[in-house]
Amino acid sequence: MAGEGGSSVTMKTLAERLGVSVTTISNAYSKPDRLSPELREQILSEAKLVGYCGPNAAGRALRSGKTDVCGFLFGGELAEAFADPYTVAFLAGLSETVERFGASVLLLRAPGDGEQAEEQLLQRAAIDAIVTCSPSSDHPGTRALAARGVRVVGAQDAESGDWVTINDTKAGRLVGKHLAGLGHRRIVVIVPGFAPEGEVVSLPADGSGCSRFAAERIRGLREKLPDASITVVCGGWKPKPAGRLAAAHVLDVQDRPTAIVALSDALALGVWDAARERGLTPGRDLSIVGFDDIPDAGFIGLTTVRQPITDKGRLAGRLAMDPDYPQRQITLPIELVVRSSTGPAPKN
Amino acid sequence: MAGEGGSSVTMKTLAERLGVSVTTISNAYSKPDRLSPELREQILSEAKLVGYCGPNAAGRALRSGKTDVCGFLFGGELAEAFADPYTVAFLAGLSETVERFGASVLLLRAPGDGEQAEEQLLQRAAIDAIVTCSPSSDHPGTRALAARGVRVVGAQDAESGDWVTINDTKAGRLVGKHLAGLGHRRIVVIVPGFAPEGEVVSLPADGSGCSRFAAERIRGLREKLPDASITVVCGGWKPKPAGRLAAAHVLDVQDRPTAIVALSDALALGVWDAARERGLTPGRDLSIVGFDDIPDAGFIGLTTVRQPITDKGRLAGRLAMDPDYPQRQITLPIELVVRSSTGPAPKN
DNA sequence: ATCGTTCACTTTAACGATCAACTTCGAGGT
DNA sequence: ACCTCGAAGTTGATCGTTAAAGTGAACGAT
Repeated sequence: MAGEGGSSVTMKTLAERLGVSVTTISNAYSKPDRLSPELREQILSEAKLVGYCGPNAAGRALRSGKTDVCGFLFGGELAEAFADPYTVAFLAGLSETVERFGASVLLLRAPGDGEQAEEQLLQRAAIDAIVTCSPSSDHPGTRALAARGVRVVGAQDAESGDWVTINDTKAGRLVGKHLAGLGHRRIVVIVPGFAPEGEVVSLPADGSGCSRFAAERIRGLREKLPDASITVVCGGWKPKPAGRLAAAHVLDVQDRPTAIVALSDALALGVWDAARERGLTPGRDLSIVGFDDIPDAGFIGLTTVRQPITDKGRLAGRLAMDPDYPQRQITLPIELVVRSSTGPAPKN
Repeated sequence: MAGEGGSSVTMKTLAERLGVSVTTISNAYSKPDRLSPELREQILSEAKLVGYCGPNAAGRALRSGKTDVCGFLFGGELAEAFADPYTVAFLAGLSETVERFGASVLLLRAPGDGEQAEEQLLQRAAIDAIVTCSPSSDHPGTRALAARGVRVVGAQDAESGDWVTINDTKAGRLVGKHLAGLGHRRIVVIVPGFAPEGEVVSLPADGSGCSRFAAERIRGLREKLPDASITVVCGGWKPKPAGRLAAAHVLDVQDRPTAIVALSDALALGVWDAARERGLTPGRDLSIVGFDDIPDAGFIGLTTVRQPITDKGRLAGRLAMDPDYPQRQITLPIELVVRSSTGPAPKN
């Protein structure tokens, strides 16, 4: 009937058929109280008849500057985002709120250095606001967005602007205190980050060279473990393999650590595998601690620092969609959940 | 420096500052070979200087009709999509491919009957293509999109157009044959679908009243179990609770079934819980079968019909982004994975 | 009778970019 | 000297919508 490929029924079509102005058609959709109910009804039924399905998004966005889309920025391939339970839980909360505000979520990838194509994709995104999940909200691409008038909400590592985070130093302290109490003195911290494929990189133990949140957790940890030997290593971005690789690297030496602190549960899962592969029982031969408290953590008995992940997503969505929400910088509560993966340091 | 809230540096700004035409600026971004490299360099550096960050998405989309966005349509609240491992795995594949085509994924919710607001959101979405995950691609909203020129790819229950699916009848047969061989004759099928909150609905055993894919699986099942008593029930959309509720309903009667077939692993997980709550050991006292083979299925030992979920997402993305891909209707291979959740029917 | 208002629309002018069709200029072939 | 051709730009129209300002009629208040 109507169109075949790309039908071009526009407001103009309707306006001509009904003998009214285009603005009136527009109002029928966007400002129903500006025209008589009868006319509006007539317009809507004519629309159905000719197969007009509402204002064109591009035209609307161009003129009004609103897109009803909230971006979600992830610092890696999107496929990885879905492989990470933390991110999935966050997205659940985010999309719930965004949906409630009558908007949709656009998944975007943060461009790495020199990734032209990705950079363009991010800059060209038609969005009203963006929530940055793993990369810092001080990322250069993000700055450009902010300059363009896009509201930016950081959900990790934000230094300025709007954010929803946890107190990472405190999180580190919780773990430090717990491990100190169990007598651990040889500790390895595994952080997410860049490492050449298949290699493990050692980093300064003061947390420099790590992302901000990592540095703060390490700081908190060291505060409560002043006389412990703490090493920081990194096995890459992809959490589970990175955790496994890094753990393998530090477990296959003479003075192996008595505890491994992985900066996310997803990393810790990889550590877990590495431990089991070596016949080490978590909690007895090797203590393992994670962060986040993803569902699997409870399942396998991983000691971790819980944060309300889905709530974080919900709040981030709120800040993104509602410019009038009063509290623009939110710190969420955290809590140490002790399970079977930690125990007294084995004597050697 | 440049703008404060919504800076308005456009191509025109650049054109005037450099004394060239707007089209040339446009070409510098979209068609680099249409101008001299030197001029292009000059334009890009001036852009950086004044804080111009690439063509505005809305303007571009309006004029060219391209958005570089692929929609993902889910038939329920998006938060639920993230709670369902099947959907998450599918999204991982989808976004991987879409990303490779230089586009992004927009998460959309399929409007239910009479959901005005949602309907508008879907119709107004600025997308080039859309992949329909749980709702049928014959959904009314989807038809409207197709009329607008949006490429539609069905990833379940598609009857026409482009799709990527499995052979659901065959899937049903695989399960039917397996259960027949184990001597099961009293079987309950749990389907996803609408049920009043907290209630369990009985449906015709021929699969009518179910979604298409469910009807076909039931058909295949019955084919291999001609003399069995098969009952079909539904406990709602939210998989795990629905499975638990429906299973509870059919397990608390005198002649309880010896096998429960849940049409997704997520549903089966709920059945599992219901069984354990009643002291029934899956595989001994009650056989449980799922579909999909999500990661947790392997973990707990659920017998299921495996389908390559992530590949399905990848292919759906391919069809959505590449109109020239020759094969437009793809049936993926499936395979019965027998684990410990099924066993011989207990004699009674 | 006059004024101010409200109602229900219309008119005009963008929003930012891209496309199709031209121009200009110099190089190369015959 | 004449014609063709490609490279490198330009011009003008247009995509579909909405904001802002304007029109004319009806109505109540003064």
